[in-house]
Formats: sequence, C-alpha cells, structure tokens
Amino acid sequence: MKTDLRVSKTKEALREALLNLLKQKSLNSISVTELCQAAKVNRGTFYAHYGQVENLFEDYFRTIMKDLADSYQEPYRYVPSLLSKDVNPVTIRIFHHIEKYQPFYRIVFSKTVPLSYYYLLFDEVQNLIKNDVSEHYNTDIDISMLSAYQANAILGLAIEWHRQDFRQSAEEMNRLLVRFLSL
Amino acid sequence: MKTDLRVSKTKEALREALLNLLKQKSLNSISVTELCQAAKVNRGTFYAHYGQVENLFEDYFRTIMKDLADSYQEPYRYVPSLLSKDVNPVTIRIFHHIEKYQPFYRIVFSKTVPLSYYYLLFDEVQNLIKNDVSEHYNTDIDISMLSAYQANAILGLAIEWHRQDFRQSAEEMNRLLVRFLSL
DNA sequence: ATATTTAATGAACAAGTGTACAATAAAAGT
DNA sequence: ACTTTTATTGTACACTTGTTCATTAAATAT
Repeated sequence: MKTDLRVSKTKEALREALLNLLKQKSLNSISVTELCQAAKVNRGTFYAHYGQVENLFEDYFRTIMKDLADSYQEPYRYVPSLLSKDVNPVTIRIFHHIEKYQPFYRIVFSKTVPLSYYYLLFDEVQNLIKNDVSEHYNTDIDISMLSAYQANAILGLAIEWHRQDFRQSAEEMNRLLVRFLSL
Repeated sequence: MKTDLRVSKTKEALREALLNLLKQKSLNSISVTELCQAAKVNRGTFYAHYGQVENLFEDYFRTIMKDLADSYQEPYRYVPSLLSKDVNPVTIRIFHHIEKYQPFYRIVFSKTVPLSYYYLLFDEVQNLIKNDVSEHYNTDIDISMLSAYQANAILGLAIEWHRQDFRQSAEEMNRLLVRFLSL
C-alpha cells in the first residue's frame, strides 16, 4: 500500500515551513508551535510524525544524502587528472555535493545540532569506501575499522572546510585530498 | 580575582547531581527542574550559569579533556614496539583516555548529543597533531587541513570503536592505528 | 456512489521553559 | 567588625512541550 495522500501533504507542508523558517532563524530556535503555525498543521499531527523539529530536519537530510548516493550512478567529471587510478574517484564526490547544498551543510556542521546528522554522513561515506576497500586490501584487515578511518579522514577535511567558511572551492578540496592520500 | 565560593559550591552541586542522574537516565531526558531539585539549587541560578543541561555536561567534558592534555606531560607507556619513530606517540594516547572514561564517552558519542562535544575532542586532537605535523612537513602544505585530516581519521576509529561497543582493548586500537598509518 | 478506514483537528491538561525582579544571604574588601 | 558587593532564592508570568481523546474530514476500498 502506498502512503496516504494526507500524510504526504502534511509532511510536505512541514518541510516547506521549516525551510522558510531556516532563512530567518537557527534550527534549534524554531519551536514546534511556530513551525506548525507556519505550516498550518495541527501540533498534534506534527507529534504523530516527528517528535521534535530535529527529526523533521533529519528527514530532509536523508533526501539530500540520497542525491549524494545517486551521483555515483552517473560518471564523475571533476576528478583532477593526477588522480586517475590510485585514488578511487568514489571517495571524492563528497566535496561537490557539500558545495551544492552549502547552506544546508552549514546547519549540519553547526555546533548545536545533534551528532546524528554527522553519523548519517559518516555512514554514507563509510559504506562507499567499504565497497571499494574490500577489493583492494587483504582479507585479514578489519574492513569496518579501515573504512571508518578513511571515511572520517575525508570528513575531517569537510569539517575544516566548514570552519574556514567554505572559502576553498570543491576542486581545491579534491586536490587537497589527493595530495594527503599520497603523503 | 578568584571565583566566588558560592559559585564553585553551586557548580559543584550541579555537577554532582548531573552525574548521579546520568546513572539512571539519558542526558537529554534530564530536565532542568529535576536537576535543580537534585542539586538543591534554585532553577534561576542554574540559568545564570548554564543555559541548558547540555552546557553543564560540556563543562564537565572540558575537565575530562584536560586530563587527556595533561597525560602528555608524563611519558607514555603503551606504545607498541613497532611504533618508535614513524608515528609520533602523541597521536595515540587518545584510546587509553577514552577507555579510562568509557561510560562518559558512551554519552559523548551518542546520537542525540550536540555536535559540539565531538568538536571539543576534534580540537584537542587536531592541536596535538598540528604541533607535531608542523615540524615534519614542508611549509607549503596547509597545516590546518592536514591536521584536520589526520585528527579525524583517528576519531573515525574511535567512532567505530564506540559502535562496536568498545569490545577491543585500547592496546588493540593503538595497533590498528599503527597498521593503518603504514598502509 | 457508498461504506470503511484512517489521518487531521481542536481542546484541554500537567509539566517544563526561560525570564524578570525584589528580597535575602553569603562572600569579599576595608 | 563593618560595609559593600554580588550570588542565590522565591515568586510570578507568559509561553512551549508532550500527551490524550472525542470530533471532523479526507482518502481508500468495495
């Protein structure tokens, strides 16, 4: 059975209202009450679907990360020439993705937000690397640990990128990563 | 001028009450009201010092991380023999530190907690690496980016360690890190 | 078209939040 | 010891939170 039209209608209204409010104020200053007023949705209805505003945002985050996953379907155009074979381009699309959704990732990387958002990103990158790594290394190595190590290294660059207010281009971040991988 | 005795008294009472409550329930289920009742501190006084329960925990986290920083004063006894010179032992004390405060780090790495705790840890490790890295590499390299990259790689292991319920020993984590560094 | 299922609504409730301010009490300075 | 400074307390207020439940309305199924 498909989802009830009313459900998708209210979820859409809430998402829309959240995005509008985020233009004016920070995520954790948005109350359930004002969100529901903006969305013209009953407060009880909100609680039926999400428990807190953070969960609504997480819902939206998942759709954005779906776009990251999807990007691996099409060929990648941004790999610097020096890359080619050593570094699997798979690991490197993340920076263009973050650049594309920059206003969004300013929130994801902000201090007051729950750690769960970071974990969503971590999971995604770790899984991408897991697929890649399991082919290239011996089987006696702990794949979970190695992929966690490599995935989070990349996210470390993303964190620093955010801290420097995204002043570098995604291209530059790619080149940085390639350089560090060859150290 | 030193801090007022009354201030340290109330802060101590609040910290003590928080630690007791954390034995029974999760951080974000602890209300300001019940915390203040347990600490026998007026609710208004709490708001004068911290704005939310999370900030009180952060305060405590800082003292624990001070212990990590201090550990670099004394010689390190846990370095596997294979390490010696390639890997600076500086980077590797983190796992014994986390092991020592394990119940605490279960909270720090839990999903609902603010990202700021992770950043505190990240800052600490990044700075330790910065000091080390600035000696060993060319000056044309972006030290902030490289240290962010390396620091977060290590924290990636910590995240995965937490996810696997800390089943490995700190020694094992050290060996894993050494191995990954030589790949 | 109609009946059935199920989601959204509105109202109401106890509890917690965040803030303000005058009154009190405890440190610090002399 | 006494005065001054400053933190804590108690009370109050408007507001938000999270939950419940009967009522209404919209979508699905026949």
